Amino acid sequence: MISNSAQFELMSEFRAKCKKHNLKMTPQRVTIYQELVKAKDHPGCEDIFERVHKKFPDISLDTVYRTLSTFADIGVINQVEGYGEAKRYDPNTGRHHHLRCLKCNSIVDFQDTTFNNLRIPKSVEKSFVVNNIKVILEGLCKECAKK
Amino acid sequence: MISNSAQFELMSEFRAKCKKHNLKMTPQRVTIYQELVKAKDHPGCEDIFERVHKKFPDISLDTVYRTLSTFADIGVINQVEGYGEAKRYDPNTGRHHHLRCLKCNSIVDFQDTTFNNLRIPKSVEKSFVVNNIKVILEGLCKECAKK
DNA sequence: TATTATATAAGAATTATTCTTAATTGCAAG
DNA sequence: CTTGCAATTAAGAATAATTCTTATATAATA
Ligand SMILES: [Mn+2]
Ligand SMILES: [Mn+2]
Ligand SMILES: [Zn+2]
Ligand SMILES: [Zn+2]
Repeated sequence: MISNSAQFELMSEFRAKCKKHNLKMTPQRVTIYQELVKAKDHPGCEDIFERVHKKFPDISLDTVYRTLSTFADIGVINQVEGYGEAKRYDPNTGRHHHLRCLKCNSIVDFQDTTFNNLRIPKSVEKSFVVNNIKVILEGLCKECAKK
Repeated sequence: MISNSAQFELMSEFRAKCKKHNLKMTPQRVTIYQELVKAKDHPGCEDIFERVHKKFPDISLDTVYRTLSTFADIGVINQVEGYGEAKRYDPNTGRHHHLRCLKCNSIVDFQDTTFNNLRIPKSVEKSFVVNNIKVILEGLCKECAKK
C-alpha cells in the first residue's frame, strides 16, 4: 500500500517531469503510469497492456511500449536489467536492490544500507564516470527453492 | 593475453564439462568456444558468428545461437545482464564485475575485493537462496565521457 | 567398422519491438 | 471559449532477435 499523500506527491512529480520534457498529459500516459506505480512485480509491456486494457479498452500495445520507453528516457521510471527476454520496468526510482529468481523470473525489491553505501573503487574512477551502482542477488525464491 | 598453459587448462575444463553433460565435441563447438575466450568485449551471437564465419564459412547463425545458449546452460560461459537488446556472453566464469557504458554499450571487466566479499543480508537469507551476487557500475566510459 | 543418439544447416516461424501513416487531441494563444 | 498546431495515438506493417522444424551429417561408443 501507498499513502494518499505519497501517491499525490508522486503524481505531481510525474506531471512536473513530463512538462519539463514537453510531454503532454494524455489519459493513456496517466493510466499507464498509475498502473506501473501500483505494480510490485516489475512488469513488462505486455503485462501493463493487459492491466491497462481493462480500464481502457482502446489503448494500443504500441502506445504502451512507446510510453514506457519514454518514461524511462526522462527518468520517471527505470528499465530493469535482465537476460534478454521482454523488457521490464520499475516504478521505484529510489535507491534499492533486487532479488532475481533464476527459475520463475520474479524480481523482488530489498533494501540494504551496506549496498547503498558501496564506494567506487579508485581504479575505476580513473577510467569511468559512474552514474549508479547496482547490486543484484540471483538465486531461488522461497517457492522455487522448495522444489 | 592468456598463457599457453592457462589456455590448455581452460580447454580441458571445457571438454570435461561437455562430456559431463553428454555434449559431443564438434568443430563448431570448439571454434565458438575458442572465439569467445579470445573476446574481451562480451560479444553477442552475431558478433561471434561473424568472427567464427571467417575461419568456418559454413557455420550457421542458428548454431551459434544454440551453442552459446547451451554453453551458458552448462556453465562454461555466462550470459551477461543487459537491457533487452541482443544477448551477450562472457567467457570469464570467475568472480569479477562489470562497468557498463550507457552510451556506447561497452562492458568492461574489473576486479574489486570489497565487491567480491559482500555479505548477504540476514533479511534476505530467510526468503531467498542466493547463488551469486552481481555488482554493476553504470555510467560513461572514458571516450563517451569526453563528449 | 557399424550403430545410434546428437548435432548441424537451412530456412520457416515466432516473439518482442519499432516504424509508418492518417486521424485525434492537449494545450497555449488569442 | 474558439482556433491552430505540434504532439500523440491506433492500427497494422515492418524489423530484429531468437527459436523451431526437418532432413542430413557426424561424434562417440561398442
Ligand atoms: Mn525494483
Ligand atoms: Mn566479464
Ligand atoms: Zn522463483
Ligand atoms: Zn562508452
